Amino acid sequence: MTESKPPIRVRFAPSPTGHLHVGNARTALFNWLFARGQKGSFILRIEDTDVERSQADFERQLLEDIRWLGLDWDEGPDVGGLHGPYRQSERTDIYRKHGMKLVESGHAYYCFCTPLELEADRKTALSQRRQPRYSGKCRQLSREEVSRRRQAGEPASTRLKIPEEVLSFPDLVHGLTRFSPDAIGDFILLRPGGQPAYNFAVVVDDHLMQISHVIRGDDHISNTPRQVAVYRALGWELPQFAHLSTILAGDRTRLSKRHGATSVDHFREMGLLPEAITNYLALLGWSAADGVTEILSREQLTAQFSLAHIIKSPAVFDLQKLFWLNRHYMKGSPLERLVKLSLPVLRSAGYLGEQVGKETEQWLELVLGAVLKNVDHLSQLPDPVRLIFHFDGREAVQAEENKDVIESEDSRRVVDSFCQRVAAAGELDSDKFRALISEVRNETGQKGKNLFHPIRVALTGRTSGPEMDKLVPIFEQGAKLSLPNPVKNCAERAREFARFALKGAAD
RNA sequence: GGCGCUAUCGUCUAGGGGUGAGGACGUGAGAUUCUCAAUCUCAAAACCCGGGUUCGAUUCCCGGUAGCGCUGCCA
Repeated sequence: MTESKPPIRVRFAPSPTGHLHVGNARTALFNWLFARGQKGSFILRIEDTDVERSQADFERQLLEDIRWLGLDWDEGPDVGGLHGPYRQSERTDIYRKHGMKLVESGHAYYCFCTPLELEADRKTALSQRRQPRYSGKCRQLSREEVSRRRQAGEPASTRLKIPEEVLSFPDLVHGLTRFSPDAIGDFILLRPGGQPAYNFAVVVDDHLMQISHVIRGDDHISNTPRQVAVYRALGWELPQFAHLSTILAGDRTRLSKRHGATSVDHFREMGLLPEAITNYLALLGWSAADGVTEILSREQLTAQFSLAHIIKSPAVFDLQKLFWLNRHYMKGSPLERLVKLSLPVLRSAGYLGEQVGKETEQWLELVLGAVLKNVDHLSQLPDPVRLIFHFDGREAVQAEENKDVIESEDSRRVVDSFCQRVAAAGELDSDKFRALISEVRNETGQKGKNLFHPIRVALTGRTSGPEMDKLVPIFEQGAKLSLPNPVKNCAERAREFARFALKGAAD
């Protein structure tokens, strides 16, 4: 007699209070990887019981961020499913029903204490250095009194009776975790309005949605005994728990906005690739079985992911390592895709207009091919690309860093020879450029650095940049496009530079 | 304050009663290249502290310390 295992079902249950932060993104990813690797289901549930803080627009942003990361869900608020609705705000009746059941079975009771009273109790407890927990005042109320006060319309919340027994649960990453009930007060299940409190809603939902594994942040560890109490009161079986460590910032405090870019949408705006982000996030608290491999595709990740290799200690978020992975994935990415992704950045830098034609996109592939290895992410593009769109012969000649090129006899001869030839050459391509260079070499006797450096300065105004034979076709073809910042071709550049350089030399 | 979680190079991590404590990011040096970058090679860099168990602990146990979390009619 083989007992068939219940299907793997996991969920990601964010509150719609803003964009997806890296901590949550990592939780979502681990759930997703586990589901996909185990041929299970990944469920998205929106925890919007706090009506004041939840907004429809935030939910939209959240879904967008998760989807952009490449995580898809099998059941959720937008796609539906057998265990819906998937928004807690639409499940109030369900919570109310289970709350009533608990009151009837004697596991819960109505509490008439006002927030003001409770706050006062809390304060005195704190001032007496006592544990601030609910006194259980309303536990003793007689049936009659309760129904009388309820009928009089007095607002009542519903509280769970915490039993006098150790509340423990096995955790897949932390092992058996136990809590003494002394530290836990009778907490609120339902607010007077009937809206559920978090610790109640999660349990009801996770059970009804048949969640097999609850994988979430370890900030929920201390909440788990409360939830265990709810499971017991309802006579439900516990799911498997796996609590993931926190992601910290470099100063070892919880990662937050003040630490800079920490949300998925921000990373998207920076032009980071989603596969770089998921790869990086996977490395935070998890490692491949061989302990060595760090670059893992989405497929490798799902195939290799295992809860057994999750680490317990918190991890510090390291942007540098994310950038390293991003550079890696940019290198392996088709230029066509990267061009599309960099359009907004180049546009807002003023280098592109609203309409970008096919030829321009093809030309941009050349541009990216030349400068990509100089950037961590796409939004750094405007800087290395500047020398393509901006060239001013006077500035180039006057620039301090170019002084030695202007002043040295040898390099002036190179510039001179080169500029004359360019003027006569017509349109250049890499081959023609190389041929021209070797003519200059023969004429001036300069080679290597002494040959290329003056030419680089003459054509770009800079002492460093991408390889010249990549740059030349970019200049030439770029000049034929109509762009907000017209690109000057080699002949124009050389002419401008020569004019100012010669003038300076005449003195 | 109480309770809980955590502790290996600067950072992410592997490992585990006897190891030259492995890898990666970053850093430094060198090689290559027309420059920068990229690339390649090499190097420096760690078991939080104190007790216990043990022939032997970085590893197991206890305590301390530090960080983080919970202690809400937030989630």
